Amino acid sequence: MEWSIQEIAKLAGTTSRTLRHYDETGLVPPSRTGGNGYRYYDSDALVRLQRVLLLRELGLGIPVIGEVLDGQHDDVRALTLHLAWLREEQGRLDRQIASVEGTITTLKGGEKPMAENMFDGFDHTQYEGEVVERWGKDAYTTSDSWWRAKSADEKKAFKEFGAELAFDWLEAATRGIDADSDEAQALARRQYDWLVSIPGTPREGDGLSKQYLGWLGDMYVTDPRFAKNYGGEAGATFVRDALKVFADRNL
Amino acid sequence: MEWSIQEIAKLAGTTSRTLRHYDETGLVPPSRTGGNGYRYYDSDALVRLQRVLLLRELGLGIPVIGEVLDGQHDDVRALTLHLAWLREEQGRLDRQIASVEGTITTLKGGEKPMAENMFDGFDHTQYEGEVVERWGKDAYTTSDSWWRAKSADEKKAFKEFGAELAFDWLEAATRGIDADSDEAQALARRQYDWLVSIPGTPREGDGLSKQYLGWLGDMYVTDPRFAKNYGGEAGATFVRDALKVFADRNL
DNA sequence: GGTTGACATTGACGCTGCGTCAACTTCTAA
DNA sequence: TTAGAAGTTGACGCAGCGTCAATGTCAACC
Repeated sequence: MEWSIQEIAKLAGTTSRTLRHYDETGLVPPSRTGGNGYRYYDSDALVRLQRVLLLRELGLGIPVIGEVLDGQHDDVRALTLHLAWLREEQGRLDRQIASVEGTITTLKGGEKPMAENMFDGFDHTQYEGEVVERWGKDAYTTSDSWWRAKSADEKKAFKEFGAELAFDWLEAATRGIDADSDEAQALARRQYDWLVSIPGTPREGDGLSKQYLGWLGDMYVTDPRFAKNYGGEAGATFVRDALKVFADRNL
Repeated sequence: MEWSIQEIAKLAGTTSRTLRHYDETGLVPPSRTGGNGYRYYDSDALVRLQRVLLLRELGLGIPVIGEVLDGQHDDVRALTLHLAWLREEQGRLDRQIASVEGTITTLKGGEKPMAENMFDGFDHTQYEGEVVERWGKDAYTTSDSWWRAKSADEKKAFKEFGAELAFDWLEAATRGIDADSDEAQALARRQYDWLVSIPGTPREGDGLSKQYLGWLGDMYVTDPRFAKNYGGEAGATFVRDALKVFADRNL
């Protein structure tokens, strides 16, 4: 018994296009090809096709299926590996769902325009939790209301300032200069002044809290959301080190 | 302030390729293009880019992000819609994981070669649960051992017979003939004889159980794993109806 | 035998979101 | 000024098919 491509597609519950794809990739070649180029399949091909479709429903990729069917890989092992990958995906999805839910409630709660990233640890929609927990509710609400009172132009200017600073950090980091060099320390001072200009940042005596500066530097490195603004972990480490030297010398 | 494509990519924690992609799609065009074709971005573009990246991390697609940023769609609504889609994906993943786990334990448990689909409700790895629950453990074990005792050639022949039968059902269904026509009834008889030839199928008097035949027909329609072997729900319905007429007339 | 129209089959292009890469510029140090 | 490093560009690739224009096949009709 032999079937045309349509017929076997219906028998197996798939489409002729899929069959042609499986032929192109060599996964399920037709048992015979007519003189006109038409593909014909026998029952062996049908059995193979059905095994392929079953594995596909489980989510395995085509190359893996090919190796399993040709006996190059143990099926249980392939499925176990695949299961691990599925679990990772599940975790990713769970985290993503949580993020989306959090963003939605944040957007609904305040009238804040979305995602006001300030290039720093003061993004109010993103870092509220950490700031409140470590430095008290005042630290958050003070800088939050200060930020909200700004006009659009002022916000933009502030952001631009932050961006330029971040850019200079990046540029300095890629040149590989030392954290205690004059240049790095000049950058640290700019960063310090910038932070001081923000109401709500924890103080100590006449300046910023030394502890706060250290904590912030650590956050830059450990939290990817910060780190990416300073060129990833490498760049962020440079910033943290420079800030630490600055704090030791000046605070 | 103005940055090159590399610089803004690092500032935002992404790659220059992504930037060019966002330019092509119109999502984040550069603020200026040099005479040499180089792209340059200002702080407005940077802000826009960061909003895009934030939404991308939440999993939204590029077209949707574009509509949200241009104010054509409410952001909360877009996120809520996206959340629904994420939950669907989550469900899909959960089911897939369960399937893979089930398949693994089945494969580990018995020495059965994987996925011996018989084109019918007797696939031992797939339908054991339903058969045992409805028709008792004997029905399953009897046909299971009968099947296992077969040689590879015999199995193949049996499968081929089933495939031909399924094919003829399909072909008859697409022609739109009646379930009580002679032709359909001839097919029903072939199906009946085929089922009778399998030990373990529930009996009643000198033939197959009428109830069993009805149950099987219903399964063909309601269970997608069966239905797809008979051309989806439409084809399976035809088979079920023909079997029902056959049962009424002959059992 | 030739023609028409319905239905099949084929390969090519499209899609998502970029990674990778050959070819070409620009910038820097000597 | 020139060699070399670093940056930039558009083109191709990828996973797994859906969709589609062009062509092929086949039964029916003239």
